[in-house]
Amino acid sequence: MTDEDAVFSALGDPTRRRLLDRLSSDGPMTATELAPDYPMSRQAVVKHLTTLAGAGLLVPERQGRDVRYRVHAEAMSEAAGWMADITARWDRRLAALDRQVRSNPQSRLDKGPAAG
Amino acid sequence: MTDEDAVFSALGDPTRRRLLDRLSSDGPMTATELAPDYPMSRQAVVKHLTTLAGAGLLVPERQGRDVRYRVHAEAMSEAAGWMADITARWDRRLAALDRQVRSNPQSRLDKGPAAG
DNA sequence: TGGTCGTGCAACTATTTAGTTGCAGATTAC
DNA sequence: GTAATCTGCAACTAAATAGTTGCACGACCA
Repeated sequence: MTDEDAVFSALGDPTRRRLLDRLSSDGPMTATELAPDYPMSRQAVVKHLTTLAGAGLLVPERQGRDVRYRVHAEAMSEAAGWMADITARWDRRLAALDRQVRSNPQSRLDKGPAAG
Repeated sequence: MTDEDAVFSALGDPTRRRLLDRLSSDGPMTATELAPDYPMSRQAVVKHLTTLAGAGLLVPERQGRDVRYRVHAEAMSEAAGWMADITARWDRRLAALDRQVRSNPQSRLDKGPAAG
């Protein structure tokens, strides 16, 4: 399923965006491996990874006593789809707005229903 | 300039995404006009609008005693650009990951440096 | 079997954030 | 001029979040 709110909220934190970037470029890693590169404890990193996993963006994979977090391709694609969608919607609306302003430059300065 | 952190953080809140959607579809509005449609006070809405404006996504425009918040096309395009960028990056990495997994299906289950 | 290492749980603190209310000051309308 | 209406500031509360530490349990290795 992957819930839009959870995804955008997860993406709202800069540390989590960095983590996601890292894992999508370097492949699956454990919290213990990641932690030294961040100015926080392993547990703090674990919490961020758990949040990302909760949003469906990562999948924890157990290997013996280790747990590697892997980017979840499907969820990432879905999230990317939302972003593209939102972007397109903005573009359309902005284009419409632009046309509107060009064709009637005064309209935005109107103060009332043309009281004449 | 418009700072990426501020934008993603602003987008992290569902109320703010709704506000942005609304303003980009219905055009500029005041906090007082918007507030009745949200389960919160005018002041709470003002705070959200201020946050969005702080991220550069909205521009407040004074008209007499009213202040209408207008979607800031340029900043929105820039943000859309980031999103498209991130999306593309994910896509590339995910594609690479996919290729890797297909060409060497065992690799992710390997537990050591290929002792065999 | 005992030592080492990694994960996971829990309790706790501090900061940020979402929300509230009350009120002052400016502007418009009558 | 006065009343109504809107913004903007400030103080405050409550809840969520980012971070910490300590410890127990399970897995690996010698």
